[in-house]
Amino acid sequence: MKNEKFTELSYFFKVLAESSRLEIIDTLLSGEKSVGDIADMTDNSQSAVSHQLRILRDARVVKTRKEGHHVFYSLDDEHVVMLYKLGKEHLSHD
Amino acid sequence: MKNEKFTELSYFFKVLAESSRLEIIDTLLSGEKSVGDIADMTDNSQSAVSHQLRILRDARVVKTRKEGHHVFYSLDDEHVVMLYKLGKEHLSHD
DNA sequence: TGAAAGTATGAACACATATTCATATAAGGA
DNA sequence: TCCTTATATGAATATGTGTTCATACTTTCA
Repeated sequence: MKNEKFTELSYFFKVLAESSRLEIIDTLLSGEKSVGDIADMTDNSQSAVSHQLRILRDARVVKTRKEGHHVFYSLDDEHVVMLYKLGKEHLSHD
Repeated sequence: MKNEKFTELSYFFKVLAESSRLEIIDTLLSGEKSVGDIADMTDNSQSAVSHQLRILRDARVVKTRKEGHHVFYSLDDEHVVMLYKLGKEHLSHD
């Protein structure tokens, strides 16, 4: 394939390029949450949230911590927070 | 609709989330180029490039300047450059 | 061990979009 | 004005992916 050089980066941006995932990221800005909490707070099904969390986790956007039969998700690093904020900046400065 | 709050931001990231458009952005890091130049340098058809440039322009990622029957495209602002570089950083760290 | 709660996952459907192909528009030169 | 070059665009096809639904897995507690 031709665009191999950009495939990885494009995949990473794709991960950020979905409302449902941005909503999850936004929710996690205030700290770690369980899957059920995220589903409730974003008014999405548990299944849909779990599918999206897997994608976010594979892209190292979020990380997990297990406790009992809960799994807590949190943002993995500062890059994501900066990207999220830079994206919003770009939109606001018309 | 529910995720309205994140629709705009997700759309902006979608614009960055395609190999062909990242390749165009990469090409423009070294300065403005005509549509034909971009098509040649990226080995894509004129039509495909033009379609992608329209999307990039609508998202204010690139801007245009006309001269004769050439149209020169260049990056619109620094946010995009920073997003592009932050994205690459995220991939390389670990 | 059995039941319940929390989470993960596979398949299928619905929808969005990138590229191609053909053609249209715009501008410069003969 | 006619032709050529450069760019834009509409329609159609092909491909990727988010959500739902049903179900499996995992851990805790009785």
